[in-house]
Amino acid sequence: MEKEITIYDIAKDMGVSPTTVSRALNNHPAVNAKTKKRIYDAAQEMGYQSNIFAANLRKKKTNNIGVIVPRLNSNFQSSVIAGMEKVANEAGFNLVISQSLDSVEKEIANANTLFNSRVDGMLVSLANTTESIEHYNRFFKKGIPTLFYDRVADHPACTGFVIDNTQAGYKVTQHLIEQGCKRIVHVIDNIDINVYADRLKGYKYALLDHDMPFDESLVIFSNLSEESAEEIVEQVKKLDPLPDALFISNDACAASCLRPLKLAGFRIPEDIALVGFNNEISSRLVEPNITTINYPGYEMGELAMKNLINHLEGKSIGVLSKTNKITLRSELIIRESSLRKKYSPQPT
Amino acid sequence: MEKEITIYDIAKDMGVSPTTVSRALNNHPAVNAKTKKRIYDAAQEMGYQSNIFAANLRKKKTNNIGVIVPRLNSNFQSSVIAGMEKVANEAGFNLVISQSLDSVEKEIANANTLFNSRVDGMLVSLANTTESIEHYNRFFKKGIPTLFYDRVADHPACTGFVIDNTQAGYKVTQHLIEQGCKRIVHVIDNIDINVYADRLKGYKYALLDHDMPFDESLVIFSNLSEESAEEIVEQVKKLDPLPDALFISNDACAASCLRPLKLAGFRIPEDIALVGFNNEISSRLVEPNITTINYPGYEMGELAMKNLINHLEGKSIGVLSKTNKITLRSELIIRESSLRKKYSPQPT
DNA sequence: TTGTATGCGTTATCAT
DNA sequence: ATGATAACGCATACAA
Repeated sequence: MEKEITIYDIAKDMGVSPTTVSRALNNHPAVNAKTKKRIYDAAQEMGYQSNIFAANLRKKKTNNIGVIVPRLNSNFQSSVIAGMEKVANEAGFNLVISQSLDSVEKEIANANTLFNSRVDGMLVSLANTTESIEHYNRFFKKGIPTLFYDRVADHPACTGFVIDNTQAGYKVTQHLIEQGCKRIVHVIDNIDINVYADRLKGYKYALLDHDMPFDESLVIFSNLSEESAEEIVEQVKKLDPLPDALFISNDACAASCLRPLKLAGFRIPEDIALVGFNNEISSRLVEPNITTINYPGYEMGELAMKNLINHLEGKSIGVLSKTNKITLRSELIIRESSLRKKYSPQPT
Repeated sequence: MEKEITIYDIAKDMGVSPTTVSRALNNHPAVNAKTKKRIYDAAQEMGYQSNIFAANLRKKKTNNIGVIVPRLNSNFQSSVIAGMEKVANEAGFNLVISQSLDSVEKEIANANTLFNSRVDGMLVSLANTTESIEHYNRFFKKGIPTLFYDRVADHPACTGFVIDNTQAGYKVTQHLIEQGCKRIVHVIDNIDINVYADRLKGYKYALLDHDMPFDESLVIFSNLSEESAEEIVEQVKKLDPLPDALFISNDACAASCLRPLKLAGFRIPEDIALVGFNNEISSRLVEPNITTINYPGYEMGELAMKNLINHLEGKSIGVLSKTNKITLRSELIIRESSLRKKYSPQPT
């Protein structure tokens, strides 16, 4: 490892002070334009590389933003991260990413690692088992902006980016009711997570508003994985009377249910209408296409990152500090899997 | 912002030297166990947080590993990254991730950013338009281990993790030939990328070995996106005579072709057999299920990261330094979309 | 086993 | 517009 060039070397070479070199390289206004140019060229020629360690030490900043997601290999999450990366990259920030794999312990460990590595800000989507967010207190106390998205906690310090899951749940349920469905099964993950709790709320509200009873046995809990599809269908088959709609909180899982449903003799949507969530590619691939909620993951990532960076750059006094929740628009996308009016002629 | 606790504060408090504190906190063997414990407890109590800036400055290490991928919101890439994160996390390294969006310019910019942020090592999958890898020379020269995966370059300094794409292409083509296919269309992205060039090579070899002619008009170029499916099918329809097999280098794209193919009147696999690549969920969702190559992305991420970290920790002298390519096993997964023998009785 | 002294390379403060 | 100096907090060579 050869000796690295420092601003001292450049300074000596050019007969100026290290201070001037530092300023020139940082494009400080109070440096003569010509001097600046000369220094810049010399640095280039000498192969100077700014020592970010020393700069960080002085500035107490890393230009790194920590991200904690439940899982990286999820359609939704990778879209979000892609959106974040775009914005961060353009603003000169790096993304330090870790996944909790839906384990609180891992989430805590990751939060501590990121805290110790001194990220300038945090973007978090909680693990599905995380109940307390006290492991983020260190960030709050130290004034490190920490924003949550999608899976957020109900906490005054927790500014979050979400879609209106209650509204989405309501829209889906209402749509199914309008299609003549009477017994609508709702499949969700852990009820402690805001997204599922809210969708269930919307589901209940819609039933209420249409004078339909809420039947607890129609709420099925599942981790919503591709693999759990078979089990969900098994449970559905046991319901008596059989349901006439399935509202599953995840497209990949909904799409995976299609085959076992067909094998069990259900026609979609005639016997059972099917609705997913997220507008993933899987909802568009299968036949029939699956009705879903468009969940703007990429945009959510962009927006969350934009806000975080504005905050870091002091441009947003008052915007986030007073805001507790920022809600993105989502929309119901109606496809074949739930369109019964067209397909099922009234049985006289 | 309060004053932070340093090892000096602890040292003063406990009547020992900062050196001892530093050693104790780093679990240095030459420190009395009791002293160590006392120091550790005191640090805990005083709310000491190691200043990683200063440590980095001294050690010239960041514990960060840079990752450049073509796109984050890709099924395959997010699996790879998930595998990397798991291994890195366990070994105490952070992942700094950026995406090139398949643009050379962005890839170069990202490489420079990561270089300047002094990552300890690099893991790269090239953009589909990247021809030269000279923007990684700075890493090579400085001895920063830089490994490539999936999309690698043919360069002596470029150690890469790949599957045997030639073999995979061969296996698929051979399988299709065995199923009685005579005119096999192969759809790939940029031929300058090793993965596609190699698959095409395998395709050609298989034809050769079975005394079948190579017809250039049967190779279709596409970005393999979901959206490009319609266009691919359009091109297929124009072929004369019509092909009897489609080997598409990406599952999501292959799955997306299914509907337009059916709409055009093709039965799968009777009229046209269909094969994808990657074993993504989409290949399992559609009907018929799509024959594909299992591409172990998660394992590739794990393996690449393991090797990189071994290298960083000096455990692998000679393993990687002398290796230019590490090949992972992949396998043909035969599903309904290409099984013609069962379905198409011989037309006497 | 512990301590002393020094350097890592930058940026902020204050002065000129 | 430029410079001198100090400080950031740690880890290590060397000394004891």
